[in-house]
Amino acid sequence: MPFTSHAQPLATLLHKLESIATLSDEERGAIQSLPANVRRLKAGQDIVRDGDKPTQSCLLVEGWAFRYKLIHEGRRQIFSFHVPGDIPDLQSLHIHTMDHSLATLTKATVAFIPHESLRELTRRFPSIAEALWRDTLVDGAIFREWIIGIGRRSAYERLAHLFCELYLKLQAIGLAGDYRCALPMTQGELADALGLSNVHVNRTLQTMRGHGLIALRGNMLIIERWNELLRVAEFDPTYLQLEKQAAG
Amino acid sequence: MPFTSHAQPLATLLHKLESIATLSDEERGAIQSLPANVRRLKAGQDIVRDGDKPTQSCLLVEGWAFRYKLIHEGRRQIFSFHVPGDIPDLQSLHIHTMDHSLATLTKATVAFIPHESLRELTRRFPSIAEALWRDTLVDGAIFREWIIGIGRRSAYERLAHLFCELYLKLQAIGLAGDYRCALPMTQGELADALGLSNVHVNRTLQTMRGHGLIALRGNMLIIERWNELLRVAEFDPTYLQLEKQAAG
DNA sequence: CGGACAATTGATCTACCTCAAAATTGGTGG
DNA sequence: CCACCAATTTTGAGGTAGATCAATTGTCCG
Repeated sequence: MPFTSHAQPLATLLHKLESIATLSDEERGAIQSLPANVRRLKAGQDIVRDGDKPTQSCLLVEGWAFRYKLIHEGRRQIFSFHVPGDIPDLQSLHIHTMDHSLATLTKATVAFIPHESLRELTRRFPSIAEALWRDTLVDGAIFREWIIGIGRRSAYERLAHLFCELYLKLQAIGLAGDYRCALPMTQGELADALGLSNVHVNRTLQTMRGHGLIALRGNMLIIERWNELLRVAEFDPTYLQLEKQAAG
Repeated sequence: MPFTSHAQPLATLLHKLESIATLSDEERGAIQSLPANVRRLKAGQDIVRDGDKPTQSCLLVEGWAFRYKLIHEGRRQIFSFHVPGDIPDLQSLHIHTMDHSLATLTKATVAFIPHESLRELTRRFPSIAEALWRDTLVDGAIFREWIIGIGRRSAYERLAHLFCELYLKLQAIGLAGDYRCALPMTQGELADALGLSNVHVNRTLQTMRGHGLIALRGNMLIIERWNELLRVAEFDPTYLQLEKQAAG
């Protein structure tokens, strides 16, 4: 059963942490007894806004979220897409003012955890602190990869790269397999993530389909030639750090 | 005397941490007694390379450094510029394989600190761990700001934004003032940081000079109209987190 | 003084953008 | 179950910011 326990929202977090670190029984217990305020949200709803000073962080239990910032003339840049197990605004634990916003992409279940409790947890269990720290570092590695894409890759390569990234992230949490996964964002949202216009995303997707690289059915992405997709994206999965690390 | 003690390389780190957190005497002492292997490097020298698995991190004591990654056909993307007090590869403390490279931009003095010692320090002093964690989070915030620039801003705006960022970073460590600071990178390096060609950087700089926004003398950037520069860059310094935070 | 590197200029080209309209899709209420 | 609405996707046409290539000039350092 992949990763979507409503009754036990913190099991989602536990699952994620155990995929990147080894926990003791005591640590497991401490995580599971974190206070969590669970809420169901509609699609397209802001969770935290640019300028806010949150006192809690948000664990994504089910559904998708994304981070973005609005700039002049209604332009928008999307920085990341998030899937269950992520804590997209974990950074607000140590950076008090939000410099961007977080919103749901689909309807979603989220669990709010007070900073106070997280801080207590990380102070009591340094190895949990390190696992969470590490998670924010992977976040940074993904930003770097996006910078490469937007700065130095063509539209075609960028789309291919994003598809590789999302497929592997979803596979890691059991939400993808057999070269297919959900892709719940609009072409306009893809455009704002990749620094393109929606029109050009549309045309580039058509070319990719024409080459038999991928297919799109509704909100489902089907990867028809994985190796070729990796090749054109110049994709190296190292930055995602999906292999479990030895304890620090 | 701004920030460049060779005899006391760790004073550079201490200075940086005290600018973002409040330290106890014991913490100060622990930082100063970290083992540090100091080295002087020439300009343009790799410090850590893509694919390496470092066992130490590098404190920049004097000079500039930058992080980059090479991709196909000799293309390069630069992710960040670093100044004294930075630990550009601190992330390798928790992410074991480098997914990019770090090199000197100018000749530089660096101090290598073993991961082992850093890990011991952060385990013993959670508030130092939090200050360092926070520092890597600011790193991530800067990446996001670069994503916005490359994704959604014009060449002119991007350059303006970078100049604002560098000026404030240098000012914070006492290496800038009176609207002037060092700018030791070539136009080709600016181009690789901003996702542009060197030719276009050149032409855009000429336009900026023509507008009387900035002047360049050798490696010195002179900001002639700061407010106007802020305006065209749409610059909001929040993400740099230069204000000191209350203890967590 | 020489050699290498960096900045600058000119000319041409193209990937991607903008604007605007048409076609398609999916969700919703009756 | 169908009809309708709003949101998306798709198509067309024309424009431009910035790329590429290649040559020239300037500068710094040993």
